[in-house]
Amino acid sequence: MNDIGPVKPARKPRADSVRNRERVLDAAHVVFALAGAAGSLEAVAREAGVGTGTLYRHFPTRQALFEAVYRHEVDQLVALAARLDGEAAPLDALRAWMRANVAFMATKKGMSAALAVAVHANTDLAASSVERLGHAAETLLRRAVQEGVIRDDIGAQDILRTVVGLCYVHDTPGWQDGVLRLVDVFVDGMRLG
Amino acid sequence: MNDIGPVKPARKPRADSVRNRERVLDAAHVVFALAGAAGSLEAVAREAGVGTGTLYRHFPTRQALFEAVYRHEVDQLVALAARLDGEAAPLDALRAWMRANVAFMATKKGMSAALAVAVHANTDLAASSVERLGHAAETLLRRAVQEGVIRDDIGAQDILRTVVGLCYVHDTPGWQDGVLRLVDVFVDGMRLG
DNA sequence: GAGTCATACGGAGGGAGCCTCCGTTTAGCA
DNA sequence: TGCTAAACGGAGGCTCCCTCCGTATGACTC
Repeated sequence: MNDIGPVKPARKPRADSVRNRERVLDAAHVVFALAGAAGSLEAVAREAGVGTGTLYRHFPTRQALFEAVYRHEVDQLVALAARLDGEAAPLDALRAWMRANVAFMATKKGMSAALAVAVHANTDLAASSVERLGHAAETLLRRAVQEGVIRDDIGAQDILRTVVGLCYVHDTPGWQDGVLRLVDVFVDGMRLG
Repeated sequence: MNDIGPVKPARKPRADSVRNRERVLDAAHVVFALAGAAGSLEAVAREAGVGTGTLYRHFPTRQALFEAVYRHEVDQLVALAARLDGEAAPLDALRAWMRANVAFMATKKGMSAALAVAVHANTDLAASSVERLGHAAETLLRRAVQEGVIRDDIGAQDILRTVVGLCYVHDTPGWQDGVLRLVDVFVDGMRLG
């Protein structure tokens, strides 16, 4: 059979390519949050200041772009957890992170249909996201428990389930504020002393 | 303020208008079942043998068309129940009706996203559909119970829940046959003697 | 730091769908 | 049989999708 040949030295990816990919991702976040899953890809390219060709080279299908945006945002939530863990008091960190999760859910609302498709089409994506978010929550939780500021019978999955659950009813305008209040109540409820 | 004036005698709706509305509905059923919720409205008009203007006059938005199709199909299920009630043996009637429900769900699968939106956007639609389908199921159930061919501790909502539930997992090709078999099993399970 | 070339870029362009508008047709009524 | 409100169809203007290809540029070499 064919030999694949000597392994190429693999040149570094071009800087503009990396930059554009990032830009498109940010633009897609904005456009989809605003216009829902049907937001036009041309609008995304425009917002990113990039040609449509470039957009399609990076993300050949709408689906691919959805998934990348989703993954990207999960990344950001995970990173946020790490940052908060180092910077804020345990309880504040947990609260802030949960609030960020509400915002995350909010941007997903408009595109819930598309997300459902994405999640159905790519179970790995869903599973790994839940796992990674679980780890992030775990970190914040453990510190708060160790420092004795919250009760110790709440798990990471409980945190996620709470956020998702609280966001479930979302058809009224201004629902986000309401949910943020509920998150605060929940966090207060976990507090000891 | 303005007087609305004498009440108009309200002329009879034009026959072609009524006919075209029906045609568009049928065509939409076909197109959406085939191409999913994103099926083109031009294709619907073509299939119906009607100009796009006509389509839009009857259904100003895609959403309106979705809802009308949905309502129309619920009508047909309700009518089917009435027909079966008069024509078939109680158990056969129930079985046939449940099977028809599976087919109904099947055409909804491709457009589940759109349906989710439609149902979310129009709670009345969802509520009244469930109620009407419940009545239909009730009729068939009661007769079967009265004639003593099935157990009497299953309610109309149980029937609906069963059909919907069985259809929940649907990502494999050929799922419909599998579900129909399960429906048969379920009906057999209700049987007395 | 100049040259080479793989890689990425932009956007024109063809095709399709969305929706509106308006001249034409037609069905109900007198 | 004529009148007219109501409905029809489809052209046209717009947006969006996606591909293709000539041009530009960043990474590497010497």
